Amino acid sequence: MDGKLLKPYDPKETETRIYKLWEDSGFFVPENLPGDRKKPFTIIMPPVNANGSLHAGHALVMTIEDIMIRYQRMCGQKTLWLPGLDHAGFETQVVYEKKLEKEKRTRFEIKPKDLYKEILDFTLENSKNIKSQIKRMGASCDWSREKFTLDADIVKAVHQTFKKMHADGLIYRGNRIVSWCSKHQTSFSDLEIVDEERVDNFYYLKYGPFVIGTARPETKFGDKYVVMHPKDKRYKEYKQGQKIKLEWINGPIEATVIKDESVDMKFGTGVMTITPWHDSADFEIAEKHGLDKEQIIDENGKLLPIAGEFAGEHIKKARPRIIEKLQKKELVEKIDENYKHVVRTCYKCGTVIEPQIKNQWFVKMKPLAQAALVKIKKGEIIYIPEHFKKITVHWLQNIMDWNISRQIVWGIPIPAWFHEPKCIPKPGLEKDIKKCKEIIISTEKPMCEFCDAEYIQDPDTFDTWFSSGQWPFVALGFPKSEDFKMFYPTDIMETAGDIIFFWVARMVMLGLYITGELPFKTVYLHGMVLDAKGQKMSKSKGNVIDPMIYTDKYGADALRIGLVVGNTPGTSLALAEERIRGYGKFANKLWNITRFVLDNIQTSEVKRELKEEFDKLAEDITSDMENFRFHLVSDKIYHYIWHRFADEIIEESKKNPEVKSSLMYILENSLKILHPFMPFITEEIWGMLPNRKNLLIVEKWPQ
RNA sequence: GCAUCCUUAGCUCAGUGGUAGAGCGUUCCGUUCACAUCGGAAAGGCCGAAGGUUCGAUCCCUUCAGGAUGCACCA
Repeated sequence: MDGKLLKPYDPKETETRIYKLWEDSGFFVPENLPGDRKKPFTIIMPPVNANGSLHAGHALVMTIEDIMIRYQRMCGQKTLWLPGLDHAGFETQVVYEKKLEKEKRTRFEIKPKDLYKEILDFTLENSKNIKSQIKRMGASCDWSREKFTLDADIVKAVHQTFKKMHADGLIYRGNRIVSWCSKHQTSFSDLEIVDEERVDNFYYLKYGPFVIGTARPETKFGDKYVVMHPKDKRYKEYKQGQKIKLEWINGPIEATVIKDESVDMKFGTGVMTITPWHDSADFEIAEKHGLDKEQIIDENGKLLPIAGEFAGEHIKKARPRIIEKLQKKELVEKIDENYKHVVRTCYKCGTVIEPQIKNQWFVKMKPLAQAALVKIKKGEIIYIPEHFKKITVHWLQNIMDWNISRQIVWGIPIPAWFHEPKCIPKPGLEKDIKKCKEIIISTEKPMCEFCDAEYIQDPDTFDTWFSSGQWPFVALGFPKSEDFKMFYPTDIMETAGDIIFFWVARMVMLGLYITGELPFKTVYLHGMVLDAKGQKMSKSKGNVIDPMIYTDKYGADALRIGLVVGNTPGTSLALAEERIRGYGKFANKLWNITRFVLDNIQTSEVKRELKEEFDKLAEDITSDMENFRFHLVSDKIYHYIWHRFADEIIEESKKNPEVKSSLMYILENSLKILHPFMPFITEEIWGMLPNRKNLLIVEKWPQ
């Protein structure tokens, strides 16, 4: 017997050594796998944020994907699991800004180029840490193919996509209302906004002959249109376009009556004034009727000169003062102090979003969504759990255009160039001066053909999800690489359910649009990992579980199986330490089972009933594996090994030699089934069994 | 308002068209040589409520209640 077995199982020492053994074997690389493997099986790892360390959710990703990959590898597929790191655009910039804050610096004082370099260094430094933690989890991914979302070839491919979409009319630049965070000084897409229920004051203000309701009096300075429903009998005497002179916050103004069906007659008084620059619904009305739009609040949340005496004040401070003034002028009819409404806030800092009109790049989503919907409705993507299909369809059917411009430096630059305003024609080209193009989409700095003006690159960067949305094909080297031909479309996209819109749906649309094929056949979505009490982990609550603490204490194997047993796809899991500790005991149990079996090796003949029983279990488990029921497989093999194999069969074998001779068969095959779940200890034990030629990682899955 | 999910043992959750399962916890017993990071045993549930389909429902359908999440609108 191996001397190691006399000691208790030591996961920490074993796991580091075994990972190295696998890496040295080269079996993470599909081309190195034994046998003639033609059928590829591909998973693209969701690129991990390189701005911190591995959290419990990552641990779950690594576990589930590794289970899939190891199972398919054992089944003889040419398996590729492609690892990646994410620059994570805004997310990382926020993390870095917090770091700057601690150092009493701010990003607004640093030159964009220098800031970019600083964040890049920070990210590259962090990524070393992240990578070693991914390895610690046992992830059998092909490190030789590792990609970073800012790699030159990735950036190039993303630029090509932008260019093509622009040429196809799917991308436009427009002065449209966007969601603006005055703290982070950037705009967002609709997904980066969190609705928050609040109770605020609701003010009824006298506006000439009308009473208008508002929760935001500070936006009202420029309001010169008064809108009502065309069928509202209360206001039938007022006609579209009618001018009314009235006294307002800073003196007399002239208001214009607008009739529009979007007004809810039952809300408030049924009359409202509009602020098109700072409200998306008002913006729509203004667009429809061709009305003026005026900016009232600047990008820092301060009032502009239109506010008169309030100019320069922050809206938060100005609001009570404005009301005070209105009260003095007897323009406040009443105040409802219990107005419940939803406020849109920045998902990172909670700052109230101030809609602003800005000139940005937008993706026209309807055509992309339509094409994706056709495929999804036909069932060409399998969603696990199934109901995510309905959620996706619902979202795609109600999709809005996507603002992809971000006013941050940390991201992929937008390959758009703006013509300088000054225009001195080149000699002899005076006539052609009007042909100067305002915007040129190009990866290189363009020169103007007709004048000597320069082109300045758009200072904005892409929403990180615009590039992530192309990840499956760009990570595989689209368009020309061998890998793309071999491994695309990929087999499974496994990721967190809460980024189904941010990421999954967009990958479907962009993958289909660029490559003509869906980027993956199956979407597997896992739920959130919660703390032991079932609460969401957050830094502010201080209940964040560092998975690396558990791998140190109980081994990565114990953490892995603890994350999987009973954890059905899509539902969240409360991660309790006792749970992991329990599976640590299981590893030890398996260790002792091995000790007994190796001490008692007799013949390798298997008792027929025992073989049949095991093979039936293996068959059942294989069917579960094929259907992604890992939560059941892990439970079944755990119980078989502990409560059937150890408790009953081994006990029986002490009395019955025929049973004893069967033990090796059962151990061997149990190790194979358990391997995807607990790869380290199974590989370690496998190496101790007599006459092993292969590593367990490339052994054949039991029939 | 629209959508999705959940409601099963003290806790956390699996599961199945044929009178319920696990882990942890609890109680009791046990250290004869694979294992005290253990073994053996026990207690504990009209499977949210009401209807319907069925020979039979915890499971399928409808309604309701409670909880969670997502999306939209709110002047």
